[in-house]
Amino acid sequence: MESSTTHFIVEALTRAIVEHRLQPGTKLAEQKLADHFGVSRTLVRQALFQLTQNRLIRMEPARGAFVAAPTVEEARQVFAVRRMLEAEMTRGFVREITPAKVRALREHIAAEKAAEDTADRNELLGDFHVRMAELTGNEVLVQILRDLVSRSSLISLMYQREGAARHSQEEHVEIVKALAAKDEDRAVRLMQEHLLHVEESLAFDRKVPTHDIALALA
Amino acid sequence: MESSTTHFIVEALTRAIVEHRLQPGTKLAEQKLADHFGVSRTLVRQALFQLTQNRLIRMEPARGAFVAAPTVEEARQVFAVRRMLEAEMTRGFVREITPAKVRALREHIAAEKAAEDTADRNELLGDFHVRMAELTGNEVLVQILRDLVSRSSLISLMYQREGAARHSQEEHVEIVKALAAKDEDRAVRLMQEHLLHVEESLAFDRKVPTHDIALALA
DNA sequence: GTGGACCGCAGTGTATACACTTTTTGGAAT
DNA sequence: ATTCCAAAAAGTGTATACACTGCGGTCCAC
Repeated sequence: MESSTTHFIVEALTRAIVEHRLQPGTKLAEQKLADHFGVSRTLVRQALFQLTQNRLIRMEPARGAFVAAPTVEEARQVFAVRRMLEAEMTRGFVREITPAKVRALREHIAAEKAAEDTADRNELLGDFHVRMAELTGNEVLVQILRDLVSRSSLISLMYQREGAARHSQEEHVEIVKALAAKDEDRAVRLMQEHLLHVEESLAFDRKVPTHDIALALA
Repeated sequence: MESSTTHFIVEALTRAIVEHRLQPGTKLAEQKLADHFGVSRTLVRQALFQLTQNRLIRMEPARGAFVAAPTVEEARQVFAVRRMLEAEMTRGFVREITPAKVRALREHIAAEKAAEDTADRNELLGDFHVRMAELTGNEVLVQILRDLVSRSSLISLMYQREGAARHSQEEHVEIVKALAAKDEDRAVRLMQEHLLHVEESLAFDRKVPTHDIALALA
């Protein structure tokens, strides 16, 4: 490795899942993917295994791979970890802030605003958090956060109420303001509240189609 | 999947690496591993790919797999993330503490003490942190922390000074005391300081054999 | 003796083959 | 029409085959 063919397949599937072109529960048949990408099952399987690791898909013995359908419990845990991690990330961010970093975040926010009513919007809202991690220069953090944000995206698809998280964008603006003002405590608090709001905007009580039903509908 | 054969190989290799029976830089030839485990290269490769994901090994195109040799930079980043994550984990731990949890941690500490001069000692010291995560009941957190602790173990092997981290065990005791007293701020501070001490006990300036040199010596 | 091209070996990268399991389908009995 | 069973189809799990790359050694030129 790193056979970049496998990497390509992983990226393609990740995007498809995160951008909701593949619904939770959808079966990912190896041969079909292999045909689609023009490779053998070998490479597809490698890609699927990688996706299993960051929980974007689930594999059942002898049954195959399915786009993950996070449970309520798992969803809560993902957000709990994000709050832990991102609160402290925000604190560290303020402590080593530079004008260039603020500028980068403002640019991202502008992109978010520009994508207001497009399909990319949700993806960009998640990327804001990854972008912050990238600006800290901590690759380990970036990697972890990228996975968590991807999973959050799946969670949103399953549980998000219509029109909820509409305020995410505004909250990003407020957070960046606090960062720019080097108001550490406020920035941290805003970030925590922001993540809480996102979690609260989820309808965990909603009847989610079971795995098999979702499959049947596909 | 989850072909438990692959899982077995992953576990075996992980233990071997974390317990330092396999040195950083060691080449992991696929056929040799396959012979050793009595399976085909297919399963070995699956296992190696998984280990690549949590950075315990590194794979170079057409050259093979090697036990990872974290750089100084990577080491610092791993500890930075651990401080972020574990500080907040500790805070959450205090808020939902129960006598049973305290007991579990005390038992772990007893095990640490019992293994004072054995080879298992370092492993147990790392497990303390994973154990705490497990007691929070957040599986997502457990998974992430397990990976970070594993990587820390590799880092220790490469950079730890002799006799350093001798105080880890005592610091664990102090942390548990603060937890039991529900002294949130103190517990968090102790945990942060503890992780800082561990990082400081590393000799980052030490001349570490480069990857290839280590290979040559093996 | 030293440097460089060439050849062979060992090992990785991908595809394919085959065994086994699950799912689907078709039909017979009720 | 419905249920049940069997057989075929489809799909996964593992092993093997084969092509290709990188490395080491040998031989030759100088």
